[in-house]
Amino acid sequence: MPTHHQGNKQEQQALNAYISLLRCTETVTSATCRHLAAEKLSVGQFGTLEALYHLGPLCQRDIAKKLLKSGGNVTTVVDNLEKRALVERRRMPEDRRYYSVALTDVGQELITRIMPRHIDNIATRLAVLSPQEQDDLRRLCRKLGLTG
Amino acid sequence: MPTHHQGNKQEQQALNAYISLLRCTETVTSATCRHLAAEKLSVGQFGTLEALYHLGPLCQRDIAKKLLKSGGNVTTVVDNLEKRALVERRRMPEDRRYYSVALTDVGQELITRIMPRHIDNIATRLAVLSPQEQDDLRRLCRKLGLTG
DNA sequence: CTTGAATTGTTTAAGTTTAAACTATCAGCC
DNA sequence: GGCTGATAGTTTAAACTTAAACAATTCAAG
Repeated sequence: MPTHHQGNKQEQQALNAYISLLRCTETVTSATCRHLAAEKLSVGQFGTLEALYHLGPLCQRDIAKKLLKSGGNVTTVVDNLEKRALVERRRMPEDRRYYSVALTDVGQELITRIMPRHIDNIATRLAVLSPQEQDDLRRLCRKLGLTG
Repeated sequence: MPTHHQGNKQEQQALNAYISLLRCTETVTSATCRHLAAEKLSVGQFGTLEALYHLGPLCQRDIAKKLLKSGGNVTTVVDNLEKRALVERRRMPEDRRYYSVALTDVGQELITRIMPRHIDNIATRLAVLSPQEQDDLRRLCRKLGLTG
């Protein structure tokens, strides 16, 4: 529902796009991540496991950059994953400021088991759009999302 | 950066669109809402003031629906706004389960003062896209975001 | 060597968010 | 009237998030 009155035509158009973008993301993430509750995983925890799965061991700073979250948050997330033995920290001897955070076997097993469902959720949801539309959406979001 | 290996072509395409969408929204909201900190307003508080500004007095349930947040959250948000005398609750005599939540004069003044900056932030950010692209983005997000 | 700046990660305090249990109110039905 | 179910809002506990202050480590310049 477009908001009313204030602003010129150009602002109105930008607002409409903005509102649609936010609501869409909220709806889609809510739908695609709902299944994580069954594994007692928060979105941040899942994102961390996923990053380690795809990229291999990372230091916390790189995890934070990847998830767009604060360093303190990553400390908490990794703490909680470590308590469940899904990841482990290893001090890097060559630079003892770093931890290398890596999946354990249990963590590997968990993320391997969950990923298909997650990807399927996303693919099913995105299938509302044609392949061409998916590419269009990707292009527009990348253009709009460039940091600055 | 596209993730690698798992999944067929179609899943890969959906994933790419999904990741771009999420990162874009994160980047854009972070940029457009940064100015709210100066007024000590959270995004939820601002969203509530904005909804009341555009739509007039609402009950908490309608605010929750509009913001896509839980009812308990709206109670907290309205509590905090009420403490600052930016909104006020009025019991509806015709159905005493409802509160009508409305902007006070102070709240009206605040949101009126802040909105131009907020809209300008959005318009400036969205100006990275051409008018046609903004409409395309809106259309795609609306199509993708339909609840289900 | 040593001083100091920069970087990594931790802690703390405060605020946000949710789900679930709870109270209050309403509407329909006997 | 009194019961029943539905709805609006509140409360509580737990989890998540952040900014800011902090400690540990590295590295470069003197």
